[in-house]
Amino acid sequence: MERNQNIEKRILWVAERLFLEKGFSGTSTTEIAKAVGCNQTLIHYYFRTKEKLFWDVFAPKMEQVVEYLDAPLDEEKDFLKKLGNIIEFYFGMLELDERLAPFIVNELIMHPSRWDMFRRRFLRSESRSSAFNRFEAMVKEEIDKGTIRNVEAIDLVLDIMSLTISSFIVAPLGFAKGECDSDERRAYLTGRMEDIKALVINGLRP
Amino acid sequence: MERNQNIEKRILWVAERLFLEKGFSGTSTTEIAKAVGCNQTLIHYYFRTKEKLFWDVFAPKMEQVVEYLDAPLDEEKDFLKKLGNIIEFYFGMLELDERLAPFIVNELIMHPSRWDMFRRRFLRSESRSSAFNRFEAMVKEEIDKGTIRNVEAIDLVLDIMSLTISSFIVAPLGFAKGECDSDERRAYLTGRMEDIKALVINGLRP
DNA sequence: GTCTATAAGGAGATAGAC
DNA sequence: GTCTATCTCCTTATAGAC
Repeated sequence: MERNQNIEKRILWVAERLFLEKGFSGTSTTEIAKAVGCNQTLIHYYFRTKEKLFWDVFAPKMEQVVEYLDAPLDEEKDFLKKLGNIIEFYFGMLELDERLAPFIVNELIMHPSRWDMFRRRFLRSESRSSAFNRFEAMVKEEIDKGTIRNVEAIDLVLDIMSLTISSFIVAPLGFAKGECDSDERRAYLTGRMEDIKALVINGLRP
Repeated sequence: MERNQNIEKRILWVAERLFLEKGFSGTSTTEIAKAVGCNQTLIHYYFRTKEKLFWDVFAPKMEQVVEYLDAPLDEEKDFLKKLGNIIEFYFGMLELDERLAPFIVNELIMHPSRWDMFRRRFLRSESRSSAFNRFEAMVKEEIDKGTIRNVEAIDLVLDIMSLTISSFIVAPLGFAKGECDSDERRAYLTGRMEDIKALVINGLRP
């Protein structure tokens, strides 16, 4: 009884887990059904197609992320410290779930068009209120003040995202020292984070 | 006649192309056979399994890359200029084939163990002659001389590789300005390269 | 060497009974 | 809502004729 209530929600939970672990194409509806403990056809009953199930799982998450991106922009006054906070914030977000970074990159490569919506929302230039536009304004202000060298905000964001995400891709490969247990992993990521903060902040000096 | 000679080699060529374009799991032996213009069973006749075909295609390439990595280490005397050369060298290597970066990252995520061999060869600590060990020695020397801040060579390599590879992942997404034709793409990548050189070289100042 | 035929299994999706 | 049965298609791989 308890297990059978809200099968629709349980399908969403299980699908999220499996999609994160094995990607969209690596996960079958049969497998999701087995993990839920229901019949495979039930997934099609509730969600019609695997593609729609994917969207129903991840569209809300993507909305959430876009909203969260504002947070680290308000925390500090000093721009370089703010930048440090942004890097820590990204690390924190990806550390919440170690499957996140590989999942994002993999889906980005395999199904680029899936992210059009997300990219447009993130970069939207009509609205001055988006996180990116606020960040861009800050960067320009600092360049004018002469506190940092001339740089495009979008490049800076890409630098930070690339360095952050790749740390999580590389971490499970034991690129550091032999294989990683969970504590070593955490230590490795903290080390990478400090290195990236140093690189980015140092690299912006005029 | 001409088409039918050296079917084994033609399978290797076609497999390389398709694996690069659609990844290992995204490519079927049936598809390879169709592109070669031969029967699907012939692929298994020559290579027995899809997995072994994959290795026969890419193991030689990986050897080649490990050997090439030495080249940019010899070009310049000044370390920071050498670093610029290394970044240009990586960009040049990935620009040879735009499918390379997504392929590498995708296979890295989906089949991490496939790269153990490559990583071990690249980082091999027994031999002082590997590209990485030579680079590590140079970094330490520069730190001692005080020309750069204290940094781990492996972090520096990861920073450069992450920034370079991610530029190629992001480029086809039209992250820059609308959609990309081939000239725009090239311009975008050159811009990214200069940005990365500035970031890394600037970021190493003591 | 190259083919046909086929095994053995997995995928996503639908029809229709209950 | 949930099930069984089934369709259609595709996958890797093998046996055996030629």
